[in-house]
Amino acid sequence: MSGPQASPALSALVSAAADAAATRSRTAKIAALAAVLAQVPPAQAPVVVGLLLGSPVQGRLGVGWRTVASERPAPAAAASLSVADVDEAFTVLATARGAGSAARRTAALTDLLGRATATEQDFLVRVLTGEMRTGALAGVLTDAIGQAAAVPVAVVRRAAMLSGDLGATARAALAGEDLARITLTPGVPVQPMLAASAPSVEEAVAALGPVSVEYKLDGARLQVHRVDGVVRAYTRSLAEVTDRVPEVVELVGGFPGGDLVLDGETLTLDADGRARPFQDTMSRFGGRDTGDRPLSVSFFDVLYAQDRSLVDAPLSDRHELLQAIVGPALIPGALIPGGGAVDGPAERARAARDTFDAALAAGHEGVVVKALGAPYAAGRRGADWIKVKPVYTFDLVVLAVERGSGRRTGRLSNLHLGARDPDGRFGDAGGFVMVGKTFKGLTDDLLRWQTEFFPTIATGDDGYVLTLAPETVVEVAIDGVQRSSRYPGGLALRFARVKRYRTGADAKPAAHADTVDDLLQRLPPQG
DNA sequence: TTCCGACAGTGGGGTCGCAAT
DNA sequence: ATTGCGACCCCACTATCGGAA
Repeated sequence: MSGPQASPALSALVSAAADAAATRSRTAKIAALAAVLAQVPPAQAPVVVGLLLGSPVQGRLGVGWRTVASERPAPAAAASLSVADVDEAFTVLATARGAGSAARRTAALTDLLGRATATEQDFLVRVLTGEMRTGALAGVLTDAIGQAAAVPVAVVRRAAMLSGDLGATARAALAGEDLARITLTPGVPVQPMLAASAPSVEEAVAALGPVSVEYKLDGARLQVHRVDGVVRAYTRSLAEVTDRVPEVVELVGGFPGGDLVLDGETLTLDADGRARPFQDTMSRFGGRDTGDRPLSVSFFDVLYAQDRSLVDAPLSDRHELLQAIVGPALIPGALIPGGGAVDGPAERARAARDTFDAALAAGHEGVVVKALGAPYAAGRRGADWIKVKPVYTFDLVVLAVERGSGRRTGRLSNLHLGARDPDGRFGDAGGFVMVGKTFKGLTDDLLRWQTEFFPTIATGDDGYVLTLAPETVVEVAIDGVQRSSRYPGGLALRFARVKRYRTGADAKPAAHADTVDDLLQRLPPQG
């Protein structure tokens, strides 16, 4: 029978995932996944974890929703696939390159799915599209790994965050290695610490005591490692982007001291030092061409220096060290003490507000307020860092609504939003121009209401989208407006979410909705 | 008993590279 | 040269579970 080195049957994984999906109880999900993980040979753990997370170890496979929708052969009658079989097929997908690669990928995919049973096909399609819908991703799986290996979950979590790799952590745990010995290591990217959010700097400051208030730059997160003088850079999701940021490599290469791990943000600036729109940063950062348009970088944290990990040191200590290392590349901000007689709540709030105003005046997104006593909580969105950004609201008209998917199946979900175009400058669309969509901010009550109401004012239905008489006004919050080639007005909403419907006591007629010009005032200077 | 931290899910905007057309 | 797909940068918000208070 199957020895310890044999590859687990795919069907065992599929049925564990089905068990996890079938219950809402997290402890039951954990138990279901732990049971199957306990049977996995340690060497296969990264592959298994990759499958359960819907992010295979091979990385980008070049197969997405569209491809799997068109390539579904008849399922096999009986289960025969092992985890290793799937892993091999995924490697073929991942390594197909050049002319004819699409055909070779299609062939490999068809072959794999043809050897899978119907339930295995469903599982593999979810893996390939990254939509597991088991209610058990990294958080729950971390608990399951701890349970399967009889290791405290806190130890597993810390190892996973500091190694940036849950699969490797699972392998080590199942192999009986001492996870407590895993520490932050220069050259090994670590899960970045994230920030919660608050509506105002006053609230953020009140929640934290002594704080650092730092500019929030509208660029891409960058984690930079220097090992024996060699510099590498990683994104927030830990993808390596060293070759895209030569200016950062050069800058960090010149910093004093030995091995380093720094946390910061990169973006493009105007000639006069003003922040460029995020789209411009991505145009440079997202591609291979590093020609003109230099990237600027600012650092706000140091996780390793002077031959030791600093993740457990308070932010105040890390700041002191950071300042000495990066000098002018330090992110702008202010330190605001707390607790003393001379720095009452009103003074502290005013100082924080000043920094917030200065950040906006310089074209930045807002601020991040950070507790000075807090350690670097890798991979956590804790309460020790709180971001504050301005929010703008507009009254827009619902032009159409899409049918929802997943847990929103059977509900009308995603709204098409229009701004008023009284002069018909942007085409003849009944006096309104579509400027974006949103599905956010909708409670179950609101989803139920709009599912009942919108069909009563529908003017068309293509099976997916109901077009509506433009008469329902909804108050939408956004972070800003960006230029768009998709929408006829040349602008699109950024991070739109519903605040409330302007119906009933709040009623507002569509004729009084906000206009394209109202939105255009929020479009940043394009330079 | 109530509260709240952490998680998963549901999708939004744009950008690029790449292969096919 | 253009188009469509996939990957990935930014992201908000609600519902839910289960441990903390």
